Formats: sequence, structure tokens, C-alpha cells
Amino acid sequence: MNEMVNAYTEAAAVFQLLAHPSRLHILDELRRGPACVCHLQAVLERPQAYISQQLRVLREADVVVDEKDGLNVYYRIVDARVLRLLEQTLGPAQPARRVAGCPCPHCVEQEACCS
Amino acid sequence: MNEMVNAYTEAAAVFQLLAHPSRLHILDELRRGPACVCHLQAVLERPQAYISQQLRVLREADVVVDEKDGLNVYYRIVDARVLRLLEQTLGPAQPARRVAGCPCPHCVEQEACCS
DNA sequence: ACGCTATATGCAGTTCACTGCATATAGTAT
DNA sequence: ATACTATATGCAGTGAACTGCATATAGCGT
Repeated sequence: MNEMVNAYTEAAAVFQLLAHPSRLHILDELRRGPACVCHLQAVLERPQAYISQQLRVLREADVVVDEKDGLNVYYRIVDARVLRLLEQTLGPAQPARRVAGCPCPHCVEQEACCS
Repeated sequence: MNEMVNAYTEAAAVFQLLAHPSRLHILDELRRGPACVCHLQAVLERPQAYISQQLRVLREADVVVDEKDGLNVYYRIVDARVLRLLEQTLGPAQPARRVAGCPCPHCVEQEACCS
């Protein structure tokens, strides 16, 4: 029976991660594809430190992983269980998108250089 | 965009309800079928007041409803979304069962009256 | 009416997560 | 080396959730 209690505790820990609007928003954005901190910062309209804090929570729970690319750090979801829960709750993932306020290479349009 | 933020807040509230081992245990037991407070009390091995507290949280969130039958109050899950999340996380519901320490009519075996 | 059982509610102490702010690290460019 | 950008970390204040305990309600049997 004790192993069952632990099962509930474990499951509760996963739900705890999702029980937060900002983290949910971050994860929903990451469902679209890997994104850097500045991207999430622009989408959530929250201070950078705040985003990093929530990302740390998700990272330490092995829900997301980070991948450095020069100055930028790209995060992506690696927990299939979380992905299923997100789909169940928020519906199918939306397509990736560029974000206005984000200066990362993925978001800055390749503009004509000599206009 | 504000309605999206609210969507995250709403979803987070649901996850918050599930982000607790005792509530998860209670809901997993209720998946087997309606159960009275004394039943849950026996299963969780927690004081009655504690069980009622958690049930109140679930009731006020419209996840469960109560139905009085004499002295006993039977609870059951009415939120399909929560049922799906439980199945996703804990697997399929187990069959109903009688519980030793529970004095309610559903659990007390109909013993031979004159033995 | 009285007592007994099943359940609900109120309240207080404690813990813990959330949030903001200041600062540290690390990579890049000049 | 210096300056700048992107991100991470540390710390403290606040508030909310968890928990336990005492008590209230409500139905049943005598």
C-alpha cells in the first residue's frame, strides 16, 4: 500500500508543476517547438528572471531540457506524459510563431540587408 | 490574449485540485464508484475531519457531488475532464471494493443473522 | 427528549510556493 | 580586456495551502 501512496505523491508532483498559469503558458508555448528565454519573456510579458525561475522548476523536474546555442538557451519539452496532459487540457498544440519583441535568431525576420 | 491567460488560469486551477496526494487518493477511490466519508476515512487512514476538508475542496470546485442517504453521505465524481486526467495518470479505474474498517451499509457484509 | 453516529465547519499554527529585486555567470563582439 | 547581451541564481517578503484540533450539525434509534 505504501507504494500506492507514493504513486499518488508522484502523480501529485506532476500536477503541481502544471498547477500554475505561467508554467502552463510556458509549456503551451514550448509545445509549438523549442524556444529561447527571450521568446518566452516576450510572450508572457514577464521579467526575464521570472521566466528563468519557472524554467528552473520545470528543468529540475525533468519536464524540459535546455540546449545552449551561443548566447541563447533553447528549451524544449521532453516529458511525454506532460505533453499528453497538455493536449488533454488545452487541446492540440498550435503551430510555431515568431514573436515581435524577441531578438533571438528564430524570431528576427531575415530582412533585406540593403534596403 | 486575456481570454487565453484565463484559460491557463482555469486549467491551472484544475491541476491544483489534483496536485495533492490525499485528494488524488480520494478521487482514485471514488472512480471505483460512489463512496461515503467513512469509507474514504478507512482507506486513507486519516481523521474524518481531514477527509471532509478535502471533500469540501473538491465539492466547491464541482468535481464531486454529495448525496445523502440516512446518516451517510455518498460522494461521486461528476467532472469528466478530471476522470480523463485520472485515467491518463493513474491508469484505468479499479473495481469497487468493500473496506474492513468502514461501517457503512455498502461495506458491511450481510452476515448470517442467527449464527 | 436523549444519546449515538456520521459528517461538516471554524480556527490557528506552520510550511511552502510565488514573486520581485539584486546580482552573478557566461558567451559574443570590438 | 572591456563592454554588452542573454540567462541564471540568491534572497527575502508575502500569501496561500496544508494540517490538526475543537466544535457544530444532522439523522437515527431508544
